[in-house]
Amino acid sequence: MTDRKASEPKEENNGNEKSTRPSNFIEEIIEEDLRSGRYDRVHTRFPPEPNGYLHIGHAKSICLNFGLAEKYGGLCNLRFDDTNPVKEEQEYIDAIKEDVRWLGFDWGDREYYASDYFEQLYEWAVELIKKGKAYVDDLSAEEIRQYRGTLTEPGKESPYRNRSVEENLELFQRMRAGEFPDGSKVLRAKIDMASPNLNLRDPVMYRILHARHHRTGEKWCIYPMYDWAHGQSDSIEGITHSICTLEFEDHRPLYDWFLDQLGIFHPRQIEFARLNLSYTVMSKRMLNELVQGGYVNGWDDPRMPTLSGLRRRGYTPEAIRDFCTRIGVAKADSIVDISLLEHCIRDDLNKRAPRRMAVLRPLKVVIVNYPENQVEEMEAVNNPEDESMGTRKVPFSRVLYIERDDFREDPPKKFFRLAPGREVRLRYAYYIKCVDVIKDENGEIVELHCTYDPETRGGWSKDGRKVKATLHWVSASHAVPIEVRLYDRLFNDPNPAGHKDRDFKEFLNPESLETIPRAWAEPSLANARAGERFQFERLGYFVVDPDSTENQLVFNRTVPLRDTWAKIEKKMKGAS
RNA sequence: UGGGGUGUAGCCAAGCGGUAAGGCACCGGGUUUUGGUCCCGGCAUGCGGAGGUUCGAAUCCUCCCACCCCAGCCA
Repeated sequence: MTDRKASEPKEENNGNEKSTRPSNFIEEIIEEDLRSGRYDRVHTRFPPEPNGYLHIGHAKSICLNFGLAEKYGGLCNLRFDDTNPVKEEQEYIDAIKEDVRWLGFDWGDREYYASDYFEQLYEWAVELIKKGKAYVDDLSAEEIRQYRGTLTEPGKESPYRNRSVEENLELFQRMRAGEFPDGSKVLRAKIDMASPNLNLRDPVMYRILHARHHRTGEKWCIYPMYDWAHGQSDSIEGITHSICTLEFEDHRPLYDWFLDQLGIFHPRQIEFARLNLSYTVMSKRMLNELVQGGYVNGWDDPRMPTLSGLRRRGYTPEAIRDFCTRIGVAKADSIVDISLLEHCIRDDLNKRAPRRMAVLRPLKVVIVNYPENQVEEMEAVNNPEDESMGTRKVPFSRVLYIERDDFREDPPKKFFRLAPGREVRLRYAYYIKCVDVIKDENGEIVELHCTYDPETRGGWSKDGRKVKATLHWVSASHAVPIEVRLYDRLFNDPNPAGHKDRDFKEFLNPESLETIPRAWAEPSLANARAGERFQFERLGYFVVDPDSTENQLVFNRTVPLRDTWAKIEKKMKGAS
């Protein structure tokens, strides 16, 4: 073995160094920065604006930022980018913190707010004014827009651009003092009105807003713009790598300009492509519209791609984190197929969720040769993937419910569940054979008569006789009634926001929620608690909704099991 | 008709001059007391297009095309 080792090609990363290959372009940049000495540590930040709830797109950013810090032995801050008091609220701050924590990340005591830096930002603005790099402009918003020029034509300079330093200093001080009404003046950086990059055409640094801020109250009536606040906040916190989404690429020259003018610690901004998911929308504006318009029941509606919605839907933090690592990080705009997310949650829950039996659309079955008042406790495995999860007892008796879908009076080809004269296995119980089909006056099947084979207790037969199907069931007199909410994709279209002339709401899936007010579950489920997840055998993964009460359990379907039969059936229908 | 980006399979995504990883989806087959899981196999003579450099190009050069972002006192 040792000589074989000697003959193998040399590993670059042997020794005590962690053998971590960069797994995306950001890690490559970071490793190069570490190697070159540009930075001697890694410090990132997740900087949400508290104006909405976090969604799975944010999860990508959270996993990236906290993940990078962890991988390189650094730190990641949580920083609220709260520079716009008219849009931001404490409610969002609380929700965001809860979601980040739930996802599994810890910012320690590094909970920061851009608003903590307002005083420092003000002083730096004064410094820029003194250097002749910023000025107070009296132009109206409309005029500023006109003076800015267009994509193809340069802008022109404001008539107020060349005020003296003294005048600018005085005016800016009076802006802060509240002497001017909203919109009457702004502080602008003096850069280049002819720059092909519009962000450099004298960007606004401060606007006057006589609004109460959720944290600073009435202290300020001038508020910094994103560009002026963000980089400087990064610098104050000693952020080395400031990771943001693609649309800020054009802002990077401005990010760098401010830092260079001030001569302060200079973090590096790196941009990556935000996450898009098929069959949903990811913009805060649209999500907010769904909530406000009552198209869903709040930010945590289980159909929402918000973290609170996914949580209520039954998604685990582990599955979401797994998803975030599987999608990768790159700069190409993309729409990830939602089936990957579904795969991640199934993969996680398959290993962890205890199995139970529940019948959603009951069909009554009477075992005609089973003793009238007899009850047997059948032993059932809690999770075939994990023996340590043990077994439980499930009561069996003469009258049962099975799934209506599991019986066909006239079975199509490849349907090998129950049918007249056919024998199937009831999971963990007995083989039963259908001997009679009872219908009502409308011809609707209301009940099945079956016989059972006492020699097949537990679901085995001594003679080695095979049955092709195994059905789940509950004992009618023992089952507990439950409400079940079946969730499906919120939209019918893979890219609802991608249609130029159509509103995304036109693509809402009218069947995204189907409520089954009365389904039946095996009795062991009776004391399930909100948040507990189960696999209902052969159906899918379900979680107990917080709407549950003492006498009414409510289950949300997280995701159905893969369903090969449904696929076959669909194909056969399509063929005929 | 300015500037900044991006194009590798149906969807993501590796690749960094030596002959196209991986995952999801999909299609076969095996195991199975969940038509689940698991296992095995298939799935780009091809990397937006056209030229060029090279013994050799997804990787380098040139031109072209497509798509995304930017004209908030939003972030």
